[in-house]
Formats: sequence, C-alpha cells, structure tokens
Amino acid sequence: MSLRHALLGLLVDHPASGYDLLKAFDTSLANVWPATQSQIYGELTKLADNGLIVVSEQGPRGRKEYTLTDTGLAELRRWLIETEPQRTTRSDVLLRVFFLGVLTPQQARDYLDSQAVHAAELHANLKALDAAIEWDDEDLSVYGRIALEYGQRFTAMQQEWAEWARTQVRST
Amino acid sequence: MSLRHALLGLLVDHPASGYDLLKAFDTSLANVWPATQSQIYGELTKLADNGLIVVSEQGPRGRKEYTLTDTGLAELRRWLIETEPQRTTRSDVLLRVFFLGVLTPQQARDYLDSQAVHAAELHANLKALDAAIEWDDEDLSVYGRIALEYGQRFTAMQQEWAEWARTQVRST
DNA sequence: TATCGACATGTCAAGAGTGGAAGGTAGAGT
DNA sequence: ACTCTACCTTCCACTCTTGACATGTCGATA
Repeated sequence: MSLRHALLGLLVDHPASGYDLLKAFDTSLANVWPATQSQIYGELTKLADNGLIVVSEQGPRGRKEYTLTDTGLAELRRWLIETEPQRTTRSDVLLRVFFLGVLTPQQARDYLDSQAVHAAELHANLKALDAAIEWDDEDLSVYGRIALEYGQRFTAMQQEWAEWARTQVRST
Repeated sequence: MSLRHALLGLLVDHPASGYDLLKAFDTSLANVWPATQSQIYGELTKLADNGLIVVSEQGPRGRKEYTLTDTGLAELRRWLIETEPQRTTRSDVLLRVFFLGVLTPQQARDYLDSQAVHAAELHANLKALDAAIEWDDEDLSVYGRIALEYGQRFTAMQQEWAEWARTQVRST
C-alpha cells in the first residue's frame, strides 16, 4: 500500500503526469520502491477518485497533470507519523544462502563471490552518484542524501559480508 | 517465484507436512521470506502436481507428509546455479525517508530515532540467538550461521545509519 | 467423559505487482 | 511531406500475497 503514498510524496513538490511519475520511479525511487507503469496509472486514477489528488491541467497527447490536494498532503503526513513502516523484507539473495548446502563447496563459493562482485558494483555506482550530485541545504537534498548514504552503507555491508562468508565455506 | 524453491529447500533434509513447513517459515525463514499458511498449502499442492514432491506418508488428522523427489532436487539446484537472484528490494522504512521533508525536523528526528531503536532491538535478538545456538560443522549450521551473520551486520548497519541520519536533520 | 489446545488442511476474496499489448498524438529532423 | 522518436494513457491477464473463514481430529487433563 506504500505505492499510494509514494505517489503522494512525489507530488508534494510539483504537479506531475503519470508519465513524469513513471520516470521518477525509474530513477530516484527504483532502488527503494520499484513500480510499473500499469500500477502507477491505476493508482493515480484511484487517488483522484478519492480526492487525494486532482487533475490540474490537461496537456497535449492526453496528458493529465495531477496536483496534490490538502487532503492528500494530510494523508501523507498521517501515513508518515501514525503508521509503522512495514518491515517485512524478502531477500532472494539470502534465501538462497540457506540452501547452498545442496551444492558443492566450490559452487557455493562461486555464488558468494558473485554476490560480492554485484554489491561492489552497486556500491561504486552509488558512490559515483553521490560525488556527481551537488548537495545543498534543501530538504530534498538532506533526505535524498540520507537515503543515498543508506544505500552506500548497505552495499558496502553486503560486499564485506559476502567476502567473509566465502571464507567460511570449507574448502573440500 | 522463490516460495516454491524455499519449500523444496526445506524438504531436502527430511520429509515434512504443510504444518511443519509453516512453522519452519515462521521461525527460521521469517526474516528472509515470510509466507502465509494459504500460500504454503497452495504451493505444496502445485509442487506435488508437477512431481517435484510426493506425498510419502499420511498421518493422523489428515496430515500429509511430503518428500522431495529427484526432479525436485534437480530443480532446486538449477534454481541456485542457473538463475540470478532477484534483487528488487522494497523498503518502506527508506521510502519514508524521501518524504520526511513534509514533516517538522523534530518529527523527522523522531522517526529516525524510532528506526534506530527498532534496529537495535532486532540486533540484540539476533545476537542472543547466535549465542544460544550450538554451532557445529554441519552444512546447515555453516550456512545458517552465514545467514545469521548477515542479519547481525544488517541490523547493526541500520542502527548506525539511523543514528547518523538523525544528526543530519537540521535542529530548527 | 467433556473439553480444550495443538494439530492439520482447505478455500475464498481482495489487493499488490508483473508484463505486455494496444492505441494514439506532438514535435523535431530530414 | 514524411517519418521517427518520444510522449502519454488505458486495458488486460496473470501470478503473488494477505487475511480470514471453515472444518475437522487427536491427545492430554480435569
């Protein structure tokens, strides 16, 4: 149900069309809350039906620009303050670790190596992104920065873990 | 679909009923791949239909014990070796960070504090679990240990990050 | 012997997420 | 004038996930 609020959140700063939001998801939110086109358009319609957003402008090519309403902003705040974030995470990467015993030690090590490499790549990407952005004191920057820092710490942790884990697999 | 393979993985060591597997999910796999009862029973039926598992014994109270077939084990191995883990993660906790700008700095700090506390609790739980288990050299132990280590590193990272993040929010 | 808690499975509705097809317009460049 | 690309939305079919309800049995114990 977070998709709903993610859309509201993106509409806080400025009105946007489904297409704009789709791009926003593909770029900034891709690593945190991926969403597909079908999902976004559908959810926007529902949000508009419920009065949390309104069509503020119709553009060329059937473009509909949505603007957040006061109700919508209130709902976003309510969500942030009153509801607990869902902490159920699913990790395919980690699930597989439980079953590495059915493979040979070499195959298990290969798997862990591959995870280490992948984490290293992600980490490098995020680091480059961090360096490329000019951070100022705007709210968006502060919180964007905090989120990016999370990503960097997370990928670093994953890499270190995978490299350590590799050494734990007996070398038979 | 990882649930399918999670079930196959759990059946490697010994036959089990839906009920047994449900408990296994609630305990060991809960943090990695949560699943509900409806999902598990449904999936077991499908797996049996496809010959990846068979009903090896019928017990009291309609209990059906499933055993992994050779086909099932082969499929598990194929999944581990040939398919890439899906890395799309959704984090409600992090999503909210992007939108903390609509709250007051105090509210934002409260949110981050609360995440730090929560991470600390999880970390303490995992540490206690680690201490309570007698680890030996069995495969299951080795990989269980590796997974648990991931959890400990992850929660520690989250706590440190949230505490750091808290200091980044301007104190207006 | 009655009953209660743990054991055990099945089903259903609704929501969330995936992937793709289909349909169409505006504008920029050749 | 033409075509191509980017823009923009809607709809559909499917799978996955959640939560709840329904149904019943075994075994211990009061």
